[in-house]
Amino acid sequence: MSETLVLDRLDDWRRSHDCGALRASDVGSEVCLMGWAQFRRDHGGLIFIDLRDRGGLTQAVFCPEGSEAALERAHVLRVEYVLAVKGRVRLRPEGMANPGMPTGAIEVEVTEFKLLNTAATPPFPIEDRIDASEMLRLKYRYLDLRRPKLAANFILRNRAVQSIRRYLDGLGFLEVETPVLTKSTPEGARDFLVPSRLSNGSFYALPQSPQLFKQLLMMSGFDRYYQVVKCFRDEDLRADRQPEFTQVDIEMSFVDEEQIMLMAENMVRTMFKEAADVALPDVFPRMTFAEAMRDYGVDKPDIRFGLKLVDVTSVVRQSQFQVFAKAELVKGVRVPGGAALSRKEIDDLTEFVKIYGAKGLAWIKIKEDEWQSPFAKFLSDAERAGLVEAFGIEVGDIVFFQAGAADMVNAALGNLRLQLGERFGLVPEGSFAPLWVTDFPLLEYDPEGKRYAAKHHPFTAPQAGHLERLAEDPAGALSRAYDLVLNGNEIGGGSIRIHDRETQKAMFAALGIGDQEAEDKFGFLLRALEFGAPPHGGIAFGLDRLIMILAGAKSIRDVIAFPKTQKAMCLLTEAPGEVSLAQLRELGIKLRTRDKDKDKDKA
RNA sequence: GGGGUCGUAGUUAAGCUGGUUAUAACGCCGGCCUGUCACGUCGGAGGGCGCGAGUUCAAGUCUCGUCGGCCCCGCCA
Repeated sequence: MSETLVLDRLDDWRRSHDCGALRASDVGSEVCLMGWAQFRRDHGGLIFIDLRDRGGLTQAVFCPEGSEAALERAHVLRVEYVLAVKGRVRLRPEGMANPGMPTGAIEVEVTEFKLLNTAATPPFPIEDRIDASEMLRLKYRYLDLRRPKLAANFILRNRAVQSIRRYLDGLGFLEVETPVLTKSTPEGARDFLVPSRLSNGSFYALPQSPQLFKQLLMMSGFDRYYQVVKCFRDEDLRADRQPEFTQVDIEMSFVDEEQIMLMAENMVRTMFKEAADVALPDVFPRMTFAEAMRDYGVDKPDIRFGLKLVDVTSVVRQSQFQVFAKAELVKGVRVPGGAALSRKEIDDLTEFVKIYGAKGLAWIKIKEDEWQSPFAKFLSDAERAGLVEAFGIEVGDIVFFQAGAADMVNAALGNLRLQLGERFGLVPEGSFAPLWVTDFPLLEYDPEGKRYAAKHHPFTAPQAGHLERLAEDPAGALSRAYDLVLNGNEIGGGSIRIHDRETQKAMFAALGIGDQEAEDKFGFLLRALEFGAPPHGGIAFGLDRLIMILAGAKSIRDVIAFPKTQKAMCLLTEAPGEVSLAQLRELGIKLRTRDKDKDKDKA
């Protein structure tokens, strides 16, 4: 970069087209383009510069026919310099067209240009093909976002959000904003806290979702509400989880689950069509939670391929193989053609299932003349016949088994199934398989707290008669909740809510939330329920995940403009950061050094 | 809280069992070039291997610690 270069002012120059707009039909027009220099090809007496903006790339030619002066001056131009060029659109010479780019038939013969800004050499090239480390990309996120492939994700995201807004607006939904500074809730994820200056010692919490506010809006008579809204959860990150993320939050009054699901299904279908021209099925298939766990081992099945799990507990109940005979649950998955797996690959899969608490991985390779397996010798003829029957075993298959506690067996085999689907190329590229999962249990056992907690949230309505069932069969009581799953990802979930005070109090009681605590934490809700709360329910979509899947991105970070790292840090701004003592004093906060740091100080 | 993996010129990577002046490509700087499009061509500069200890005659190479990126388990109603 040369510091001595004189920059030009924009003055009265106005952009006539974006850099992706011009075609052969524009030949002859005088145009003005503005953008960044993508590549420079300097031939001495002739210079090509590809000018880039959000719209695309156009080749600008600096040549004597256009302007000797411009050509002379253009030698100083470098990559990422910001330019405005005026010139004539002309057809490229015979045989020089570039069919690889949309504007490849033409070029702009520069008659005059302005150097609007210079640029330091970027830390990584601004190209789709590059593979700079994510650390560097996040530090210079604004440069990363110049890359067309990444920018395309945000263009897609915009189209998706506009489509959703159009759809909901068309149905008479009211977009209402809810507070970001709100009250901490005891259940659920860890809250992000914001200290109060005006009430020292008290804290706001950032919302994990606008759940209670949207219910209150139903009590306000805003019978159809939606919001595209940031939510915050202070939990560990994953490829598909950020501490702040966006929900499309929806709530309706005077409806049952059927109406909400149809509305939501139609919204997603419309959005896929409008934003990405993807046709989703006319009717989304449905499955109960129990079926999902039985056949897929997870509550968010990827139904793009088979390999269903099979419960063979009863087949091997009397087996000589003690691992099977004594297990709470024994399930298996048959992989057609899987007998070709090498010992190494099976070892790798064994390591994989150990992540989920499995002790090992039992398998049988079905050979022409025998069952090759570490434990086949324990199997009686009856058991073999039972397994053949249960799995539909054929020669060339491999069957994997898992035995033990039900949760572990399902988690291990459910995730093994996904792994196998990948390994055997069973997942069709570019296909989208939505699925409703319904009839969730109301409660979920928390082994750590040794109690039952709400599976969805404590405002979820029980199915008819299931509130009564809670006492004798807490695990069997079902709720009126539903999830929308896409390609094995949970993209949305909701429920019909409790809308009468007595049921809500009974639910709190069932969750072990006492009267006093219920009053302290949710008094405002219980009071609101006394003043004529309508029956209502809703759904919330994880917008980032939805766009991630639609864009074919591997991480949610690729569809969030300024995402955080796995340690929840922003490498661009270096947030979170320390604050001054004065700021802390105003908030009535005194930091204490953690024990770990104390030791370090002493050392 | 735990498991895995990675960290070497501006960037992406190579560097086997520890051993002369740490390689390459791209980028960068300078020269030449009128049809390139990841232009070509000639020449040049640039790092001491994330950080800190240790072992050793000798450490990108081994050990320990630490910081950071990514993936996962737990967690995420």
